[in-house]
Amino acid sequence: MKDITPQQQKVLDCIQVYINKTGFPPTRADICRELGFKSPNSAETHLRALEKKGFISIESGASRGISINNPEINNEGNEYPIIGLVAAGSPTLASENVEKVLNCPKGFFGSDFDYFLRVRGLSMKDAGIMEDDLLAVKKTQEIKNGDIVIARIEDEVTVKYFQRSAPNKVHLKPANEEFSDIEVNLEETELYIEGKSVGLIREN
Amino acid sequence: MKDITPQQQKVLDCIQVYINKTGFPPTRADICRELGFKSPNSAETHLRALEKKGFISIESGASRGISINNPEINNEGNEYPIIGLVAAGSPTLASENVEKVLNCPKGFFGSDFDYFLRVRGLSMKDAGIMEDDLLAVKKTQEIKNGDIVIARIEDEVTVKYFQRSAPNKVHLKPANEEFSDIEVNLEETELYIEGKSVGLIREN
DNA sequence: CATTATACTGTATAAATATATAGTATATTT
DNA sequence: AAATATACTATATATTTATACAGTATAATG
Repeated sequence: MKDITPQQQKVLDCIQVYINKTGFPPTRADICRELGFKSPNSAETHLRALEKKGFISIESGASRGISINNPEINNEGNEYPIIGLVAAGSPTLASENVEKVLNCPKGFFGSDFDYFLRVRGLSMKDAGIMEDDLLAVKKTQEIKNGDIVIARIEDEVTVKYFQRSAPNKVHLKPANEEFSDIEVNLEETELYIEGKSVGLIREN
Repeated sequence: MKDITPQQQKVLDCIQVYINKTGFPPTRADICRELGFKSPNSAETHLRALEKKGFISIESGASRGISINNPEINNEGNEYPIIGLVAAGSPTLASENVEKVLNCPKGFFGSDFDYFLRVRGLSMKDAGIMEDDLLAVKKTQEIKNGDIVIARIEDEVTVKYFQRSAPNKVHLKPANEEFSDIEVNLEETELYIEGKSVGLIREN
């Protein structure tokens, strides 16, 4: 799939929005109306460019014969479990911990992820993470300083900013003045990183 | 929704299959070809019957202007536009404002919604709404005190808590000490509520 | 028994639509 | 310097398409 230009992206979005709104694709004239073009050929040439680059298919001769080529039609495997953040113990995927499952498109947060974690407490309030929010958690050990991690110290699970201050020292920083830093000396205390946050969902 | 006849069901199925296959609805002639009719009017009368019974909608004058009315079964993804919060002017769905579109299951936030709004500024920081977050916005005028609304005062659009303090007085409250309340006297100033927030997505 | 809904064929046509052709202009690549 | 891609306007037209009108026939409804 070749590069799309900003203008072609606009046309592609316009088609998607039109289909979303009406249930059927737009005509050349419809696209002109939406985007302010004055000639149907403006739409036509953009459509031909989008077709050439593989973003859409055009059925020749048919009216409104535009279809968007969705490469990730893979609708399978996008049920993700919601896991309650239990103060003690690892947030395992064992079914007793699964609140419910949520349907979510793959790559919704740019990155892959493994489960949703239901947030308890306000220790990450200033990072915009509130009680009952759902954190999209990716199980990984690739952690950079500043990442929001799901960390387990012995049997306690928390969500915090990750900061490695020395080879054997890690700071787990809350985003709330009322909570204090946790300083972990890796030689004394066992720290396990369950994963990191790659996104957030809040249901009002 | 009235009863559907077997023949009308066949036509309805044919439309759905055609859309699944091609990405756009069939013409009368297409339906005739699929079902072996010899006159376009055969399709036409079935379509009119299906429309009358509420199974489909037909956009008059438009080619292929058929859309199927079954929002419930659709647990597949839907495309929602992401609209940039422009300081001035209404956040319209006009395509020039559409940043991109996001696939999101219907009823993802419990409630229906119409578009995503890209948040600018930190005026709702203490409500956990941060810069660049996506607010799921439902276009509605049914607002309760305490709702997070997308409000337009003359030409300025903001996200705030809504509080009606008197029949003609509305307070728009930020969730950040550094910002101050906006008091709107409805007799003097025009206040338009674009909608309310029903959910939030953050992409890290 | 008249009326209405269903289920078709067959023909005609105005309007909708895709699409070609002829231009203009700018930026990028070869 | 020439070729190519992008990004448009403007006009024309053959084809596609919705849709009306004229029939035929059967079953259900009141």
